[in-house]
Amino acid sequence: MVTKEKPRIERYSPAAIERKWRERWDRDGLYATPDDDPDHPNFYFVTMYPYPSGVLHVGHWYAMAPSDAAARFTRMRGHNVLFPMGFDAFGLNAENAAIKTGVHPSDSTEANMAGMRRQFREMGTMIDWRREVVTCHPDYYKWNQWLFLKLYEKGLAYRATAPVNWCPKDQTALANEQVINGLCERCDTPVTKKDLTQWFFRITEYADELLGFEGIDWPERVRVMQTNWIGRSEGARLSFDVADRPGTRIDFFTTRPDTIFGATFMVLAPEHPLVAELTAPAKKRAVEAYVARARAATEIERASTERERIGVDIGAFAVNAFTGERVPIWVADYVLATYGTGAIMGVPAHDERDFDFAKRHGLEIREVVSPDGTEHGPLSEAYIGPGTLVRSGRFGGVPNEEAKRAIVDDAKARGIGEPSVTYRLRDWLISRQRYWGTPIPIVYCPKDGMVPVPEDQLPVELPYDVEFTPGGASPLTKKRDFVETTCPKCGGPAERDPDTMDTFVDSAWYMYRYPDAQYEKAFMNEAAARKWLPVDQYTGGIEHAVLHLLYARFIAKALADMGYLWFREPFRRLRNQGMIVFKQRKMSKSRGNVLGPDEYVTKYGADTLRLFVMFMGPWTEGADWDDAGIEGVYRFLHRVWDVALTKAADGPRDADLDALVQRTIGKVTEDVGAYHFNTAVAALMELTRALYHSSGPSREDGVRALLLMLAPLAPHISEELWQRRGATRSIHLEAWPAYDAAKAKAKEITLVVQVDGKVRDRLQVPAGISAGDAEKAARASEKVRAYVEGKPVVDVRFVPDRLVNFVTGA
RNA sequence: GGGCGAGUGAUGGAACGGUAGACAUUCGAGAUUUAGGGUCUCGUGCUCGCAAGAGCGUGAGGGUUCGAAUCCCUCCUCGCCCACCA
Repeated sequence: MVTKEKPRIERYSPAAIERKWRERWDRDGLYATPDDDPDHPNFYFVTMYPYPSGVLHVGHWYAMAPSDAAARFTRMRGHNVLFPMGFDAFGLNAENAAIKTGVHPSDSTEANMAGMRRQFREMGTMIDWRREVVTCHPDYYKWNQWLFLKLYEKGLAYRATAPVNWCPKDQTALANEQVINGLCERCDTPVTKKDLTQWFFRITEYADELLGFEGIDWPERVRVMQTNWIGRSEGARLSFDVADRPGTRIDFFTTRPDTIFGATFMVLAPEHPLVAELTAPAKKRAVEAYVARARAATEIERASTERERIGVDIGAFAVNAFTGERVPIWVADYVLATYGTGAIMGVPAHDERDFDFAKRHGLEIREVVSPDGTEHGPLSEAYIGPGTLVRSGRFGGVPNEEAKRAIVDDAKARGIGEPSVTYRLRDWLISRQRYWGTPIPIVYCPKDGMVPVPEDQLPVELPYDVEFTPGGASPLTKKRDFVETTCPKCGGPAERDPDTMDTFVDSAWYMYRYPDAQYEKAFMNEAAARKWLPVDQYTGGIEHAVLHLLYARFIAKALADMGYLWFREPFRRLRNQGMIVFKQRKMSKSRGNVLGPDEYVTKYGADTLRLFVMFMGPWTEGADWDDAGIEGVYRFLHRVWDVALTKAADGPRDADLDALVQRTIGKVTEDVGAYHFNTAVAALMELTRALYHSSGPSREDGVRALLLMLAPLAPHISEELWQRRGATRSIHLEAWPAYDAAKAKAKEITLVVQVDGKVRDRLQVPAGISAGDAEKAARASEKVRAYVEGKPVVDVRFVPDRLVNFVTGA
């Protein structure tokens, strides 16, 4: 019933209310979460902190606003929710910008953070800013250095010379995880290999444990990605002697020891140390030229499967320990220095790559596993399936799976091998030859060698006044008064490590810091942290599935083993939003395609933009940014405004409306809890429309429920309306409306009547109608009768409160 | 090449094996308002029809089922992740 003479009400104007409420909430300390709340159990809700690239873009809103809504929802559901925020403030972007603009990274970062804090506030989040973490401040990165030293003590941080991923544009080494399709994760430049002495974190130590996800609620997608990334392979590590060089062996890893009788050559990676040692004088020039070329190639070129598989014979031989034959040793870049031992046995008959290589270079292809157990002539392609061993000495006739074990047993008995597991995962390279990061707390002394900086001398502060143009070595190398120091052990002259740490080290533990960001005496305040950790709910982008999320798990396990943590998984529950794509690309400042929120906020208000990013589609799936439709959400809030402020006429209760309100509560509770924000908003839209056309006490109760459900999603307007309607305390202190399933039942339902599965009529009948009554009502339908007439009804299907289906024998 | 996911109106998207297209956008018609800002109602998958109505319809083809967008098989397309990992 629409009231004819509606009193004119003031219209909804977000600009007039949003700032006011944010200031009031701040003043009242509404989001200053206490560590203890006697009535509400603690819940630690963290969303990935941003990189302070300049300004927030709508991609940030897409990530943060729904997370904030979920955190607010959790709070209304009875928890004392800590929802903190910080900045991942070190990193290449600021430094690269500084090279261009001349503004010091520290200054630009501080300015960017100030701007982004303002924008976060405009979003109307429940962030507890008292606990902010900023990783580029010495009181934070001091503990990065502490973490490094602890890992070093434990043997989990080590220095090694290895061929590493090198970005020629950013002039720094990169971790494996930071090479995306052969391109630098930051700047999309093709990555090359370079031999460098670098610091690594021994993440491979935890490879097996990282494969287990017991007790944590993580999306299948992420678990699969991490599992694939870790890439566990079972096989054997074996060795062949080098011919004519007693005592020299080549170790190699294989998953197919059963094919060892077919190993007709060996291949070493270009970086393998034995290449130089074993190359025959006559082959030296060719081999050196090949190795040089392989090293200069980018990762993309090297990894291309289209590339012809070529290599060079080094003029040396190994002895196949099973056939006793001399097999030639080759060097080829299809063998990777960083996987297994950097050497393989070439079994062309049963490996596609080896097959191609043998074909190209005229090497023998010898079938040793046969699908039918008989020997065949020349193979036209590698056979990688199961079969029985042939041409394999005393193992002939043995099924190949069985032969795997038997051959490894034999090798073990002869002292030339054993079962082994290899991982695709590499140790985490954390040295960066760049300025804007945490200095590595190590000193090199001519007398004492590598000396860790003692804990009481931390932090090793990053000097401000540095010429930070990159040049292949860390800019800090040129800062002599930084590098030149005294040895903590002997007091003599010594030099500091000039490199800085990967910023993923910073983000691997920042969530331990929030519970008390001011605490400086330990890497975290354990008393406070114990009240919150581990993180109950973590949200963030799917793009971190194998970067940040893997590192954070590793660091948690390492810290737990050192006795600093009482849990081994940092994030109990993980939910990822999909990628927000703008102009066909991921939205990112460094990629130059960002769209700011400010215009939308000015025009429609923060509540509209919040709701809009939630309404766009399923949050976990991501979306292409398109603002078509934001008007619809804006209109919705206008309707809410009008409905909430229009006095309802008196009247009786409306059972249908009461039921709808309850059903909406049920649906929204479920949807928001499951991060299905789009359908939650849709349900609220439906409810609002129904309320618009109603009156009486049911309407009043409905409006109340509507505002409460809207509160986590659109915090400003719901607060304004709540208090305009007479409340004296914040809606954000209220409890989520309770769902009453009994009241949610409509008294009338639409009964669908089908004949042979086709809908022929829809009848309004009382809810809970019996099968018999439903059939009777259905048979009475004119429309149905026309379809059933003259046909034998062989079956009648009844689905309570849903449908009746007549199955005819025709 | 391998793994995972997805294909639904003009568009974003809804739909425990049971009313396909909720909720929006768009477009059209009308109401309210001095106007603007807003709000409300109706219509808006395709075909035939003035209409009532009928038929068709969830990438293609097949299957299971009383009943399939949903489950199974084959194929096609797109997205993401991995990719010379021995």
